[in-house]
Amino acid sequence: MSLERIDLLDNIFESFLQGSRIFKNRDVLRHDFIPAYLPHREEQAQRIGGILAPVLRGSKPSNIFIYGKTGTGKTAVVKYVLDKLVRKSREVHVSVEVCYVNCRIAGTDYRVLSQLCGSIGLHIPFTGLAVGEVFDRFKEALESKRIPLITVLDEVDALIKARGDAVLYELTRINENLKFGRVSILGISNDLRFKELLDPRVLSSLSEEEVVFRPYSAPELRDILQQRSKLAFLDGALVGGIINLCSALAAAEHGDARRALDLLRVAGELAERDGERYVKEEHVRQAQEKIEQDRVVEVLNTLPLHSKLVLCGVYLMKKANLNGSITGDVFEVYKELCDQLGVEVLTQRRVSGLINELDIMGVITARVVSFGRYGRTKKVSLGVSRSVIRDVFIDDNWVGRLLNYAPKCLKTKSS
DNA sequence: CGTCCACAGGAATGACGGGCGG
DNA sequence: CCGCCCGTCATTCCTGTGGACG
Repeated sequence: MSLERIDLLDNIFESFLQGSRIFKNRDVLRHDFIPAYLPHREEQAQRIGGILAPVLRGSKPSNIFIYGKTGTGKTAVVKYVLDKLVRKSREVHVSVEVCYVNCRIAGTDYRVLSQLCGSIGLHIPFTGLAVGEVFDRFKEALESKRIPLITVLDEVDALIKARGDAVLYELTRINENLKFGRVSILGISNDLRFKELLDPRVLSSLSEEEVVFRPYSAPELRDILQQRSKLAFLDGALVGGIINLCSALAAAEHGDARRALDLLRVAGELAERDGERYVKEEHVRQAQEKIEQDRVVEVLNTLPLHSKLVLCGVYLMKKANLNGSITGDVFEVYKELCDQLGVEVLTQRRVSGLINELDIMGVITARVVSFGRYGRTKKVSLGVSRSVIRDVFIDDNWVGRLLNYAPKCLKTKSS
């Protein structure tokens, strides 16, 4: 792992060639860019550094558990510290291996393990082996290499929620079976309630040390943006107030630095597109909308057919002034839509699951309500504007033609 | 205060396409 | 090429439940 070093001069030339009047180097605003200094995270960096330091003298550092919401700098700080650690270890000729895995992106136990194996130079086939087998190979390789390994499991909560804590359990126990290898685990979680899902044994082992990342406050975000904008924008392209606005907007949204940086970058891009010399407030407002819209469009486009049909059902119900419909009704409409397309109908259980997935993606809102005597169900309503859905679905070969369909089952009732 | 609706949502299981070792 | 295991998506069966109604 290494910090991304970007050739600043090269970027200036590049921007000049492209005639940008706004950006010096927009890559600095990307959230995977790690600056040389992380404002307002000195404390966390020092703590993590301090906990990991013993590895330089050959002993196993404690496992660390790190929490904090998205965009609070967890990943950046960890990468930053590990980068320094690796450099130092080379300096003093101590071997340390570091492996960073994003569990949400890896997705499964198997792929997490295979990445861990890869980091110690052990090639594991993409698929085809039993998880236990991979684990044995991993242990064997660790034993023979005798190098301490620091594993970072980013977004580990996503893995546990989807797969259970079996892998984590095995990993925490791994040192007991090894004579020479030493493995430290650094778990990063976005979800504060995540601890409750863990086996107490795993929890106590994993959180020998805990580090909490609080959300950034508006002034802190401002400092971050200030620092980056010096590298990212040409002089004079940012008038005062823009940074304040971006940090205020992002602070309102859980103090998410990622969001703040996105806002600033997109606002800059919009200003650039307008041929302006500097970013205006309205660009930031537009950026706010554009980010959200792009996200939704992306989500809608990649939805599988049946999810689209369910969503289309909710869309039609809203169109018929039946917003806040319940699971059973959505299912009825969905069945009709399947019928129209000659597609097989999924079970209500499955559709209920799809509704939850759509809810998590933020395209609809579904919350459980109880009508007492008249049952307990989910109230479902559209979470995005109808026009966005229409714009995306109209081009869809399957769903497009359903946008004007009037479901029969809606005619018999009214809201 | 118990009943009972209309589901929620967990668990077990299966079908399927894909990839690997042998 | 076979047999095995993978992950994904779905079905089936199931137990659980908030609260208005009686």
